Amino acid sequence: MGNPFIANLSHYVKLTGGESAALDILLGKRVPFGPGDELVTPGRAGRHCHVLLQGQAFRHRNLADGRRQILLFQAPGDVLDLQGLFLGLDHEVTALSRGEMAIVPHEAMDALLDVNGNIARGLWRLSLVEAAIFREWMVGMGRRSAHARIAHLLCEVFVRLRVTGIAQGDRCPFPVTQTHLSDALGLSVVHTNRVLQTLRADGVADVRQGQLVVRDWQRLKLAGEFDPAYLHLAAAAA
Amino acid sequence: MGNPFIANLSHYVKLTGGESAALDILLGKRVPFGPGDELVTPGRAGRHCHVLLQGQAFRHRNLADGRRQILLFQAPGDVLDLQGLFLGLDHEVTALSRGEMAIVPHEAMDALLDVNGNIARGLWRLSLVEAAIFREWMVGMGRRSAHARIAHLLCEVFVRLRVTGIAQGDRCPFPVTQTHLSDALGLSVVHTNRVLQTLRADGVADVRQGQLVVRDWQRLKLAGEFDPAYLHLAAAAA
DNA sequence: CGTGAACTTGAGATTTCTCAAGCGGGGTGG
DNA sequence: CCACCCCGCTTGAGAAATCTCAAGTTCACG
Repeated sequence: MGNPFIANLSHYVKLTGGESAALDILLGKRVPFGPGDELVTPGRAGRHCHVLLQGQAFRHRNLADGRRQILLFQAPGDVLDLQGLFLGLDHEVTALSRGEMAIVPHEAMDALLDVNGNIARGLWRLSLVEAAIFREWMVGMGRRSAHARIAHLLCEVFVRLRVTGIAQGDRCPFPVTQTHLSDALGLSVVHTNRVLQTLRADGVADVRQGQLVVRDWQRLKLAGEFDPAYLHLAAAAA
Repeated sequence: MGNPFIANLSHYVKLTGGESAALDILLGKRVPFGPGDELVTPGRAGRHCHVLLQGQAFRHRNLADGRRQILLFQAPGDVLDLQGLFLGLDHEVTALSRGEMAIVPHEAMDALLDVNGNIARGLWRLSLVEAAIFREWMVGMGRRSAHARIAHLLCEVFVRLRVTGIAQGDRCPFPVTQTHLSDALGLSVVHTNRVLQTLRADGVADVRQGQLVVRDWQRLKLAGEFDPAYLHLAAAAA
């Protein structure tokens, strides 16, 4: 198991040995972090991209009065702030677990993108997949019940973590509190708790002690109207 | 007033005269359309990008049982399916009004992007801004009341249409039904109707007969917690 | 005029929220 | 080593936002 970022990118574009090597060098500078650490903030972002290599994190926006919307859960291999390369960040990233990330200066990134259109396209695709996930969440928050929304999120998390090789059998680490889940889904903690209990009682899925256990994948998919197409995991084949 | 696509792209990257000319040629093939026309569908998308030049449209996903989620309202100058260049579409685009769009073969697009990194970056930025809008809608649907959500949407539409030069004074064409609005915001038509009435009665804003009238911009912004930063309209300056 | 789509209104039903309180486990200071 | 405390989980119950159903109205258009 090599560099998870390279593995991730490889889902969306074919990389040569030389390109992988270049990316490995690009991700040379690495720093460890712990749960709750703010990995990226609009202010402190500076001129760097951050690539998650180990552990989990989440992107979120905080509103003035304490409300929070979680926008995405991040898995190893994800770039946390690709947007920052071109636009300036409008949200932040916080760690869920211990882990490690690489810090890449924008100049180095830029230089590589300039000479290598293949990698540039891969990263562009990465940002398009991210947008596809946002759209799917919009559908959920706009048009799905709390029950379906939660089931859908659990499906997504499980599939994405399985792809990174983090899942083991029917379970994967998912170190979130019920508060995280409610802020991701636009629900209150109380209601999230109650829905999770029904999923648990029905033997469908169980989120507990930082771990997601999928007890009945078929029923979970059904409950969440989950169709993994939007994750575009087969795009590299195209 | 030249090509609205070039004007749009210019917000995000500086274009030379030669580049503008190349883009103008790229958008050579144009077709008219009428309200309700399906401009882009996953099936019929083929190997083309579609660029809106005149009129308005909306991106949406339809669920099995008739539920619909509108993902974005499109203004002249927008690329309707940039994603299709790299990933395959997972939603469709329908026209709101009469108008005109350009149809660009993927090969021509690809060829231009290969030789011109500046335009490639501009388009990449365009897709990042789109993602930023998605995130903002997520925040709205997850954490804002129906009242704030509607106000926020009206702010966004007004600002974006004003940038394209379509707005006139305090009003702009916005040919949507209340059903469109509810499907964009994740509300029922009845509730949308009632909230619109309060905005109207309070002299804040008025959506009627295909037109949005902003009667009190300050209060509308306030009601929607609207901060246009996420539209990144000043990015070209960077 | 006739018609259909869009808008509006009323009223009861649901979902989801808020407030409030109790429980439980892990971490820490004494 | 134990008691305490905090955070996260759970439960109960009333409140609020929003939905659904159903019917009436308006308006543009043929």
